[in-house]
Amino acid sequence: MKRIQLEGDPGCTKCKLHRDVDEVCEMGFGPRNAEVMVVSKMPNSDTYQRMIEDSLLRSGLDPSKVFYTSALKCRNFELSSGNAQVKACKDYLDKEIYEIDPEWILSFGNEALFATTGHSGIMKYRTKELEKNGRKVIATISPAAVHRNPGQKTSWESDLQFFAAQVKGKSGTVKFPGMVFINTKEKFEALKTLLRETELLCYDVETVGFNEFDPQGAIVSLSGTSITKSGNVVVWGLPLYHPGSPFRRNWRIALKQIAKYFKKIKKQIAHNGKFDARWLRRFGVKAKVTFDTMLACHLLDENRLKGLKPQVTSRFGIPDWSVDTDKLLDMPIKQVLWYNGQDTYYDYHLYLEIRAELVEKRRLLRIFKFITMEANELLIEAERRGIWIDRQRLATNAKIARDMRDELEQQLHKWIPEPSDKIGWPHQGKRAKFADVNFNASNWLRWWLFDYLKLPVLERGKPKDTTEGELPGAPSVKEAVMLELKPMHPAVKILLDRVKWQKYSSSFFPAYEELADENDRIHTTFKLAGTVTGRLSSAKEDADKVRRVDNRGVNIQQVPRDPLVRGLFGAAPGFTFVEVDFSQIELRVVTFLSRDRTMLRLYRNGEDIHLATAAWVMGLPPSRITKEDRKKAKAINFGFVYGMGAKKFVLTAFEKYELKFSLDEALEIRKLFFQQFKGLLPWHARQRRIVNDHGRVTSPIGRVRNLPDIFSEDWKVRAEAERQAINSPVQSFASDMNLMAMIESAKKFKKRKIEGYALGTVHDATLFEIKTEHLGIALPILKNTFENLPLKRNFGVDLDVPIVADIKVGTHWGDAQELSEWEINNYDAIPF
DNA sequence: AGTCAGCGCGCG
DNA sequence: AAAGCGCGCGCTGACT
Repeated sequence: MKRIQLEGDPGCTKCKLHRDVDEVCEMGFGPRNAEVMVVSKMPNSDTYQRMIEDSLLRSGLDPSKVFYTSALKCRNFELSSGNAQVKACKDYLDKEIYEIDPEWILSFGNEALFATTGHSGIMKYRTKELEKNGRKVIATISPAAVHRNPGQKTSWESDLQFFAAQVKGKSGTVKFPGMVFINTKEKFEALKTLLRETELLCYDVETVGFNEFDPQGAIVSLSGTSITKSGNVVVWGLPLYHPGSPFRRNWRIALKQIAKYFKKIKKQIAHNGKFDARWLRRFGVKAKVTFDTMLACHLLDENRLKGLKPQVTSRFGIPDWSVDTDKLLDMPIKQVLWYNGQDTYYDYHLYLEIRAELVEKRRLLRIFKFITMEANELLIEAERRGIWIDRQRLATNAKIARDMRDELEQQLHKWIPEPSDKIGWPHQGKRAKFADVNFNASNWLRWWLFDYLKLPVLERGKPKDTTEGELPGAPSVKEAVMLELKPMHPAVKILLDRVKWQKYSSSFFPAYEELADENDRIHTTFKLAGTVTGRLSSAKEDADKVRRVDNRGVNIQQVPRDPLVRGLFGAAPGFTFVEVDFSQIELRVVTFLSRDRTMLRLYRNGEDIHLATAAWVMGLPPSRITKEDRKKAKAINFGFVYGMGAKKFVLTAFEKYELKFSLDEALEIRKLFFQQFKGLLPWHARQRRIVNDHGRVTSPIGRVRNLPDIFSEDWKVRAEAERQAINSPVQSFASDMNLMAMIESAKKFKKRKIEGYALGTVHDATLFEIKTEHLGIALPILKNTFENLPLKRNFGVDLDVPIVADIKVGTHWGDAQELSEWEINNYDAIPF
């Protein structure tokens, strides 16, 4: 095939790039009649060209039939360049697109995306089907990004597979067979019969409203793919609250009528089914999730995109079928159902594929069965239940925070000029944000501190790249800098104190006020697939679906420890708030994995490692160590255990505790630390070897962390992967133990008919709300359960380091008191 | 008017 | 010749 190259303009001076390149205006190359055009940021290096051609070939496309070109025609990898240069270069690329006239364009990286579609934001537009002048454009990240972070390789290749499947017009082996619209009374009756015969159901709901407790909340439609006992596959869609639905006026009744059939279906599958189950349960259908495809996908590969769409498009080559779910009520009901139904049908095929993968990987299957799906059920109920918040305290404390902030700001005005003297005051921006004093606005702050108060500029941010050249970065106002400035001006201390009250007043308190429901309970969302280590994450309600500016959220895992805030949450009347905490769980896991003899001895003797570290750092006997000192030691322990260097230690010691260490002192402390615990460095070395050999590490129960970045050519990226290889199994195992503790406690509560419910977890702690008169039986059960998990029975793991759980009890979280072992076992005998 | 990255800070 | 890990939210400032 003949390769052609169009004529560029070697004399081009439209942007700065021409000044520093060997060849100005290097045009693309490839066959004239190419069906596919590949656009990179700039002409590819040999490495990237090879990488692209290899991957195209593996995806089933012929690389020699592709036209390769770039958004920028001047090749210089050192110079920074962005959309400004892309704009200057646009005419040349447009000429090529016009002449070659490809049907498909594959854009690599944000600049190429911008050049070919005008959109910016590669992570958002990645693998979306885009169009430009009748040509189909698909964008993904650049080979340079993949080369730097090989961890991206899998998802990059799956993007290319998707692209190839599109070009070949192959919709893969999975074809949507069409569906039944349940739009008459007769069909509704037939649906009941179908559900009665359904053995396996993949289901999905479409909803409107903030959450299921929102008075405006409603289920727009419910769809399913039913596999019947005789093996028939039927896709169906039931219109509910949608204006075009025949059941619009009595959609709740319609749902209740199918509830009893739904309940009996043995296998109930969904993608992120916690969401669907919450909505269905709210309206009377006790939907289960026996297999969640999203959670399974995440367990199998924590680095891959876990959404149904990316999973299905890359696995089966199906183009994105999604609609704008913000406008569900405005589109025809059949369109909604068609979308809703496809979700369930593709999810069914995803289920078939990943179930097979899980069966191959037995240890992951056990985690999925014993932890993931069990925890999912408890979290559905925890999220539905919510956490009780003390409205009265909330009002009082919110006012305290606002007053404190206002008072501190008032004090600051002493050093702020009168409006008439606002010489050099930052002029009004587009949104008029600088028109007045604004301590949150970094530009205003810069003016005030560095121009008006004349404090020295100690650090600058990133230099800014403009079309005219590089400008120096803006003076930094970060905390570390402010701490240095503190002795120079009294305003700085006040400014630093203000930050906390501002955060309470802008972030925490308003969110709690807005989100408490009519029963004074706050509902959060827990994600079982929100972290790479298997920890839970907590987030604002349905964050990726609800895109409201004022959509405030509650993350129960980041409630400040300050009693003013933590003291707001508690137990409803008749119940007691209980927090069960694993004591130093990560360090105990480190002990288990590293086999360090000193640590083993300390824990087996019931001693406290943080205290021990504090004692030798301070040079004092353990009896004279304060709570504060122990906290500092905690930072030392965790830092060094997970590979922190002396330099970073100096930094965090100052930023967190205002302790000044010289680099030499830090080096000495670090050296002493590893002399004290001789088993740690050999354990680090072992983890490094494992990750270098296999590209992944596993936790004691078999949870996998894939770390393909270990194959990077950049030593910094490699070193990062090595530290992650050290930390991951520890964090993973500790968090799985916590989940197991929650699961086992719930089982025992159920068996003993104890009215006690898990409210959620905070990584190494679980929060409960327990009927007060049941505490006497419940507390010893909790202590015993947490300290004796069925690790041996479920996973064959012999944990030979003692595990200790602490229990705090109170009306409110913030003032819950820790109980002694005697108090736990004799709770009813404690005189109050 | 909406979107996004960067920063700072809340938590373990 | 260097090196803690894991999260989510609100705000600003820059951009479309």
